[in-house]
Amino acid sequence: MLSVWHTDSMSAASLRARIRAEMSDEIKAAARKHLAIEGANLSLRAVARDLGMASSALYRYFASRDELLTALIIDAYDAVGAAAEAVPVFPTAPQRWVEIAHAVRNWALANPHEWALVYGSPVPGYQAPSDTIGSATRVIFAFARVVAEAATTGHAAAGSPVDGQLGEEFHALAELALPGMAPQLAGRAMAGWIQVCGAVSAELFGQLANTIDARREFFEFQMRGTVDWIGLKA
Amino acid sequence: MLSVWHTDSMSAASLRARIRAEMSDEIKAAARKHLAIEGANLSLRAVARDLGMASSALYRYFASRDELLTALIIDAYDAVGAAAEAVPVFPTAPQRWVEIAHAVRNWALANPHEWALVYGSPVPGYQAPSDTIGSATRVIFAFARVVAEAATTGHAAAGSPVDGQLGEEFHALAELALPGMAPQLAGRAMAGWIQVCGAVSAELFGQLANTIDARREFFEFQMRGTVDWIGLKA
DNA sequence: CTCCTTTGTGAGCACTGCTCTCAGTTAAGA
DNA sequence: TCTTAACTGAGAGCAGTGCTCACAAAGGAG
Repeated sequence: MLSVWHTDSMSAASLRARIRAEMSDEIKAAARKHLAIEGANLSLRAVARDLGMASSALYRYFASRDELLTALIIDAYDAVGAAAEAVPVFPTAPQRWVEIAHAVRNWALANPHEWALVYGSPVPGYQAPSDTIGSATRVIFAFARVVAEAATTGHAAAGSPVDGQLGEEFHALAELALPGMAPQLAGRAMAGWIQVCGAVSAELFGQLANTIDARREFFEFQMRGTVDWIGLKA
Repeated sequence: MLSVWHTDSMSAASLRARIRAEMSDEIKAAARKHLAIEGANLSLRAVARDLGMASSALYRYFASRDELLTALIIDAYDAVGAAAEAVPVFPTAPQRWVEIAHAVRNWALANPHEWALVYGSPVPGYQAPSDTIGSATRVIFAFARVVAEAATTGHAAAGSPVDGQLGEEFHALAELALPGMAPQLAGRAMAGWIQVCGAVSAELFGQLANTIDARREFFEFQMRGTVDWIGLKA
């Protein structure tokens, strides 16, 4: 739906297309800058002003403000995924989980508004186009890989099985991560990821104000609890 | 700062003041209705139109849009706190925690935009006035009471102590909940509350889309994990 | 070279939060 | 009781927003 210009039957990256892509990136960069300053209520006109162009020209690249935000969301998903993947492989599974979690938190602290865009409350009347879910899974897989490898090397507790529809959904998750993996372990991993997500959001969205100041230590405390509950062993 | 009309040295609830309070409530009710329909970007003019009054008249009651939102936030905190307090006392500590968590989740599912207002990403350039933190603690105390009582009746595991600044902050938390309570238990309770918060937000903000459909069962699964990790025993 | 798609412009529409001045009304003080 | 001051509402207006539309350059495709 977005492919106004089609690249088939012409040079794979025509000059026009490349310039267009660069312009797109410039717009996104400017938008990101504005996002970092004033928060989620991003002004297209301000972005256009920053780039020295008429606001209407911006609509040649993004059909609407929501579409620009969606592009930023996808980029943010990719960025946090990349941050998680860039973590070196630590010797034990619990360490790996905790270090990846720290990487995610560090990225969020460095890019709070982008984190809010992605994991905060949906901005307008909630859209979440399906384009995003591809990039969204990247960071989850970074965690899933840790648990899957721990499962194969016997460093993950099995835990009691889960039946019913939830059990089946856990099974489907397990098959995605590692065929033959215990479904309940996949379920605990998913819940663990949500704990990561929740801990970071709680800190960023002000839930710890006037309560916890030792933020990094508290996050570490929480993540240690998460790996314990998931059943990762050294 | 908000007390334009002072109630001292006159009848405690003068007619003017009461009418003003009623009008305030009407505005908030209309705003809540609009919030439920179109989400966080609440339009003062639309609210005023709904009430059949000029938009400028609304500023006699709330100095700005942010102040109206703050009032809604406080009400929402109170509402979720009330929902948590209304839960009947179940026989065991784990049950109590899980049932209160379900009450919180049910309230959030019934009032998703208000939940987003309170526990989602801060709307504008982040304000969070100190008026809110009083109401914010209400729901937390509902959970804290469960853990505190379990601690006194020997239904909560002690766990290994935490030192450093975080240990001191846990100690301060413990003193608030129950003087003499083990600091690390208070810390785990706080982390547990954040897990409740994170689980509800993850469901509401679309993190489970295309992954988990058995939402209630998954939430129960998560909460069972939370009480296990906190160390609550039947 | 001639088309024709693409890119950018500026005016304009409907909307927003907010301020200001200008009535009315109501409550308090002499 | 009358007067005065505080309160409440209305409307115009300002600066800003997202978005649309006709129009003008400009570049590649044939």
